[in-house]
Amino acid sequence: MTISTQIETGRPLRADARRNHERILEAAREVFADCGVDAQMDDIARRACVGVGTVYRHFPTKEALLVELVRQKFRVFAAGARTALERDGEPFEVFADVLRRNADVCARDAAIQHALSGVGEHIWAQAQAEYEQLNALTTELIARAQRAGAMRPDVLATDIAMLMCGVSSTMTHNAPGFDWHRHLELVIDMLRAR
Amino acid sequence: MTISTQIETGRPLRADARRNHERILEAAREVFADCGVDAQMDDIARRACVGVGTVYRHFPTKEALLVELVRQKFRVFAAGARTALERDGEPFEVFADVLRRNADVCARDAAIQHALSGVGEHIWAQAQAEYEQLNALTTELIARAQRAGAMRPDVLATDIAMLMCGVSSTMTHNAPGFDWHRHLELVIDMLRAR
DNA sequence: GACTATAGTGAACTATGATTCCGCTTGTCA
DNA sequence: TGACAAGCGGAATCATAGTTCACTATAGTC
Repeated sequence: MTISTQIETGRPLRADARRNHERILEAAREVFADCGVDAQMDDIARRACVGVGTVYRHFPTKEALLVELVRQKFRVFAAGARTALERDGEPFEVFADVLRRNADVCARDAAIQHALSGVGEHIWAQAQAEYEQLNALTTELIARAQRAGAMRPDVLATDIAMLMCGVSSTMTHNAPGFDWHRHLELVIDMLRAR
Repeated sequence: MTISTQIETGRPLRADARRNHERILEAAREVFADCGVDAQMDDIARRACVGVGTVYRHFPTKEALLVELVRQKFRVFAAGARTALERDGEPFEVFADVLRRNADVCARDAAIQHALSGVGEHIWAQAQAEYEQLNALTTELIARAQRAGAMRPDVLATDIAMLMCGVSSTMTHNAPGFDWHRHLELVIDMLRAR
């Protein structure tokens, strides 16, 4: 029985288990960032100073671990969007800042890059709930900017998601002249109302 | 010694070898399209009605096979761009049609999708020459549209490449509401001069 | 301090799929 | 048509990396 199943049954985790759970997630983030998504479970275990068995006690498969990381990241994005909605300021600029911040996060996280690049569909699929939450918030941010007349009226939240998939997928291959910072600014500007 | 090395030495291929070379590429295209890039070499061999050994005689590794497919596709794109440059008509529309046509090709080719999604960097890297050729032609197409005042003046060829990476990467994951046709039209429209 | 359920360990197991290799077949050419 | 180099076939091999499991350690509790 993995610990995640146990969490669902409600029994509280032992202190060391709670500590390791965090440690493993943290290690996974780091290792994936360094070696990409096909980093090995053994590496993650080593980095977390834990046996592989322990990793498997907490996450039944490598994919489950990846999914958890992606979920967390979507939650981070959602939190950023919520903060932005509370802030006042020119709605389009607020929105643009959210995009910039999210792109920066993606640049440092191979797990999310993998989910966004077409290859990780099934992972994305398992983060549905979090994605939809994020999508709702994005819709709201967009609506504001559109109401203010600052954003093209035909942009949907899915367009933003798809554009970010693109930006993120160009981060990993460094073909000559590929500068995602510059490209992102172009994309942002293209979203402005004419 | 693989046949590709032999081609380099100049000796002509035996008739059956020439036939099989084509057959294998064709089969690879089909199998990759059906099963994605992690289709198996055995499957490709079977589809080509050939032993695995033969596949390996023609392409030393699976990656080499993938690279060849990507190269070919870049050449197809380049050919399309050349035709477009000869056509007369409103330059922006000519350009937009090239994008639409290329996107359609991508939608049916897992190898190119893989290369474009960040995961296949190294494959992309081995198709440098073809990519650069394509890039030069894209630059010319863009320049025309910009001279005609129909396209944003700050768009570079790499932006187009990056946008297409994005569109292509969204083709594979079918998250709810992801409609790449619609999205592509938005992207095209965003490229118009204001 | 003893007891026990919970958690951790890592060597061994397994599955998968790429690649090799060698005996056999076939195109080519004199 | 015979010789032989070029090609082919596919079972066997190898490598990789995810996953398991029998055993040990330890947090929590009385």
